[in-house]
Amino acid sequence: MIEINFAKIEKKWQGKWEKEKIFCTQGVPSASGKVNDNSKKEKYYILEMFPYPSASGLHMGHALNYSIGDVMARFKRMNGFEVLYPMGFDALGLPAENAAIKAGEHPKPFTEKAIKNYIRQMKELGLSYDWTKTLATMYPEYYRWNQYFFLKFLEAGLIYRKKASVNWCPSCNTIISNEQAQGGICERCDSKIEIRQLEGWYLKTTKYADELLNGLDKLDWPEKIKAMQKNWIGRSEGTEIDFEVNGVKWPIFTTRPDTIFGVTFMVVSAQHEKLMSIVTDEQKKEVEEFLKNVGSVSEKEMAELEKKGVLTGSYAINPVNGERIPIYAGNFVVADYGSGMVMAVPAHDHRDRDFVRKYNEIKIIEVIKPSKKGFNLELPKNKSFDEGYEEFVNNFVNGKVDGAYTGPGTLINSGQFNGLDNTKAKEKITVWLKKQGKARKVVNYKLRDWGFSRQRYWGTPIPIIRCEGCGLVPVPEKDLPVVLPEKVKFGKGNPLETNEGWINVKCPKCGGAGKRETETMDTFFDSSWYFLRYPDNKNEKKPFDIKKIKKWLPVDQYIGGAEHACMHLIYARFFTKVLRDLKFLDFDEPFKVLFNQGMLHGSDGEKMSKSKGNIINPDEISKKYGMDSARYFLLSLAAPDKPRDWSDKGIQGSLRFIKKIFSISENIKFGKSSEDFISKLSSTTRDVTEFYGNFQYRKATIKLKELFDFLAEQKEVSKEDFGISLKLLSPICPHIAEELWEKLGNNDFISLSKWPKVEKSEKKKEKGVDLNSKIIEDIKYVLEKVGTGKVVYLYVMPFELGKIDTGKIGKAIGKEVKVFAVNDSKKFDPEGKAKRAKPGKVGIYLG
RNA sequence: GAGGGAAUGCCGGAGUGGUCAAACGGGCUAGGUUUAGGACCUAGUGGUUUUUACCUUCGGGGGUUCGAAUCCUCCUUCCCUCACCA
Repeated sequence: MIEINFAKIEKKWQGKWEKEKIFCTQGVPSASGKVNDNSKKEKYYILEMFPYPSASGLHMGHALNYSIGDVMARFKRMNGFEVLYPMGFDALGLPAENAAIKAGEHPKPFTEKAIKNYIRQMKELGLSYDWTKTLATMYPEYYRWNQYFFLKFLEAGLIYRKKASVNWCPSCNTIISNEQAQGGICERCDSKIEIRQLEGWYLKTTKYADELLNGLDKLDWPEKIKAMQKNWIGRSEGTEIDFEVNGVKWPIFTTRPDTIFGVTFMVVSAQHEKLMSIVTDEQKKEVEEFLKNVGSVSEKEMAELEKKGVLTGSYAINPVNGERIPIYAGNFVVADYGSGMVMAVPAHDHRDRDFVRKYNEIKIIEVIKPSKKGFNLELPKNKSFDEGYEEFVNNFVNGKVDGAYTGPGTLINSGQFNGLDNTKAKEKITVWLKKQGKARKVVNYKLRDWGFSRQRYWGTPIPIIRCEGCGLVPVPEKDLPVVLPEKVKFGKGNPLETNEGWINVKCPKCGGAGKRETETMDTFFDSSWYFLRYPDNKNEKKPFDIKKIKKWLPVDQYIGGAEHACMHLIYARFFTKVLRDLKFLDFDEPFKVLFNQGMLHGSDGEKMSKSKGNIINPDEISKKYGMDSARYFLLSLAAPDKPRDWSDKGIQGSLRFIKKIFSISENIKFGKSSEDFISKLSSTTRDVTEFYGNFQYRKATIKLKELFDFLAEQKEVSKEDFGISLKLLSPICPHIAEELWEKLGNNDFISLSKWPKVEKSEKKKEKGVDLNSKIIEDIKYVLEKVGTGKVVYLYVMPFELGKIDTGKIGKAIGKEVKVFAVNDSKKFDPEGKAKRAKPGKVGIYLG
């Protein structure tokens, strides 16, 4: 049995690739002085979402992700494209800061070590990145442009400050993320979280909500991701109705203006900034007590909470009938959606009804009589629909049903609108109120403005100086970058506040004493434009040169996980649109095509994670089986967009396959290929080319397997054809393909060789000739069994109709022959013999 | 609650109107080879059997069609994402 020294082969080729700079775009000289001439090629920009460099290094899941992109990059390169395939690191961020502190190190060297390790591992995976184009967000050379864009956005009025609710830990004296504040308890010190209103920096993402939504239609993205973004942006059309609260107008957003006569109470969000202003003195104590127990600001937490509320003591006036409606403060209303207060209709909304069950002093008014059509509740099973329906409606309008009806119906108890269909009533009531100036049609979005400031150290400093006289003063462009100071103390609060020397600066406006903003940017700011930086990653004058952007952008193929559907992918689209409006770019969508890879699970079928101990380390796998076996195995497991389980046994099969290829190359006689092999090779080339092109790698591995199995049976094969077979294999198994390519006597790189030509369809040999003689045989058989008839009726597949030669058949059997297509409605077929017909076999009736 | 996806042998999964169900891999069984193990090679792996054949089967029910794993419809189960957005 062959023993292959994978480590040696892999090292050899990885070294050669790097030395000769063969994966670099135009203009990068290699060790031997050669420069790739790509000047006449079409560009192809392929990109994987850049990783956050974790100290534990890459695991097999990363290997899968990057192999998916690498295969495409290699395939495109061989197909004559100038490929830009870069890799960088999302180096800043909370996880790195926390991990470093835990390890007792400063985040900078800590992250640098991790990056170094990532790069080593990526090279060992055989990934064909252009390392001359790399970047890491932790260096001022990169993040100064975050600051630059911040200033530009600020100038354009897209950045502002506002107060928002945050989780505050009184003992740690800092803001806590939702993840760390589960159950309203601080993860670090177990003290109770308070909700505080704090000011922060916001980007007006909502300004682009409509465009972000509409732009989705143009994108070649998985439908799933588009749907997720659509939900996230969450456009909903409704009516804004003014209720009077303490003599002040308070607009309320609703999608159900048709139920306005059924409003029996209002609920204002417990997190609403104006809440205390409407709380009466008698209720103050109770509300304060209530607020203490609301828990965290996490919406997930909110969703799990029991609906609770407390009276504020204030009343709202219903504009349609002047009724006084009590206002509650509730834990289930979202503060920054609509106006933070909702009108509650317990008869026709589940949430409102749930609330009422606990506070039974609230009355319920039914204002919609359910209609039969579209009735959306379950009726008793032992009754007919009509009976059950009658009974339900009777009970419902009389207030005897404990539940909300949310389906369609006609209005009752609604003044002059009684008897109207409720969908029509929405419009009519809105118009009626609009005439009185009390309502208007509005569009609301779930998408919020993006709060991007963090009270953390390991991020881009926000370039602002606070001056007592001048207020918030932007750092002038010429003073950028504001470099993150290295000397800080980690522990309580924001580390940046511990470096006095850094904080105290002169105000750029008045020259007086100023202090630096100590908040840093969310790392999603970094990742919102990094794809624009790769093509011009060393530019010290500008974030990027427009000529290079014009050549390379937008990204032709973006690859990454579905977990980024709502955050990163929306922010990146938002940035692109803003930069377009600020005349930095002339396109408005960054990623034309998006591919979501599936997740790699451990052999236990669970998500790979340290705590489960099911992480597969590529270093070990490479040692045992060779990187190419691993790549082949990962890609052969399932379609790339489906999840798959790692299996130690499974990879053995791939190793066997690789060994087989080696043994073929050693044992086969080079000479002339057989006809069969030439035909097999050409059909494989056709299929594999198609499969690589649309990410159906799994199918490509199957075809390759068939090809080499077939090759193993051949007595001899031409060197050229063996070379072609290797080319087809090379995107998945680049190292061994290079090795065997060289053994074949080539002295160039298979990675840069031309992709084999696809022969146009050599369809299977025509069967038409055989069909007629087969029919004759069948007819003779039937004649013998059944007896005689004057006319022979044949029923054939529609697509075979043209192949039937009635003259020839008639002559052979000496009878009249009539042919019908099996789907011919006018055919003569008294015994249903058409059913007997199959492709290649006719139905026969003797009449 | 909303949206998306899925259900095929022992397992992972091909097949998305006919000529073709179960490719390809794993596992298992038998045989060969081997000092042994591993590796490798061959055959088998829904049922019947007269084995170049016939039947059964693609989560369940109904439908469209000459013909359905494939299209439509209802149901069941599972996975993912978002989730009290008024």
